[in-house]
Amino acid sequence: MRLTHEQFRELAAKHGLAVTHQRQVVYEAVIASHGHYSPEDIYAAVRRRIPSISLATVYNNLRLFIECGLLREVTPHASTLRVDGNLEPHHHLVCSRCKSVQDIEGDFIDLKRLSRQLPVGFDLTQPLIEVFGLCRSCSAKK
Amino acid sequence: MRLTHEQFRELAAKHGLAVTHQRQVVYEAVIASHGHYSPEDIYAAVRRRIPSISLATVYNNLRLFIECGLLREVTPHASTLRVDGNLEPHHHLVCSRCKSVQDIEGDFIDLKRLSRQLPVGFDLTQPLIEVFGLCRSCSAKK
DNA sequence: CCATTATTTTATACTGATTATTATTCAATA
DNA sequence: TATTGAATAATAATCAGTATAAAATAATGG
Repeated sequence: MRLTHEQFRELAAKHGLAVTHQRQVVYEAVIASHGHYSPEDIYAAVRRRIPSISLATVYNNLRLFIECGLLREVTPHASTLRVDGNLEPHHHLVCSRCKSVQDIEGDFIDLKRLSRQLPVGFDLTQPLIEVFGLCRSCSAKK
Repeated sequence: MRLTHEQFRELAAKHGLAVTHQRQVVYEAVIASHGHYSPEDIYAAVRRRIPSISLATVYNNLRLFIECGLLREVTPHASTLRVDGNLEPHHHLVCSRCKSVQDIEGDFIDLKRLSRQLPVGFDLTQPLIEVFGLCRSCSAKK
């Protein structure tokens, strides 16, 4: 999937972003990668079309795209290790803004339906779930 | 909550770990922190009881505890940024071992129950869910 | 309880991911 | 087309985490 210059121009305008060649190519590389690749991977892909591009530009634009909601982050936790000593079954509420984690109880997963959707071989020993959103103080600020 | 030496000795024996003072104090610091603190935070807490402890020891023991299942990791993604250009509503299956992410469709969340459990002020604009387990190839290896 | 062996700890160097800085280039707008 | 503010490139700096090797400590068998 390759966007025309016009299509990307519209997309950028909608989100208040300047249209640059680098920006378009980075965005297209993410879309073409079909999700879940690292900035280094995307950098490598983009360099095939813009050999002079800088890794920092890739990072800058990925951050920007995430902030405007053009992309969604798949690694939405704090950037450092966190551990939990509570081994009782429970789930987590994670704030997409401040990365705070709180526990949530309750039986809101339909395990039967979930199992039906699981790909073959996926081992769901203990269905640990994380739900993302905005915590109280972050949604107040917004 | 402070474990007696005896209690910790049992816990360690059960998981095949040698009993050291450092190990006990690190574990207790995690439990006392009631989850969700960073290794640096835990290091700071432990230093109040063992000023000579090394940060590497904290990391070593946290990793070890996670591996034996004494603690659970709350940041279970790849250590680098991942983004997703698919903005359609969908959820993720994450492999706790290799950190791979795959999409999963389906309506397996009981939103009514979930909302009932949400703390006041938590903004669940788009209920994005991640389900953790072992992917096919990792569960085969095990 | 003592000696031996395996594991753990410490100190420090190192790697890899990401961000900051700054000079230069480019896009938007009049 | 000229101006101005934003974006890019190059590179240095930072930060989290890991590797290494020597010293200390725990487990084990007598």
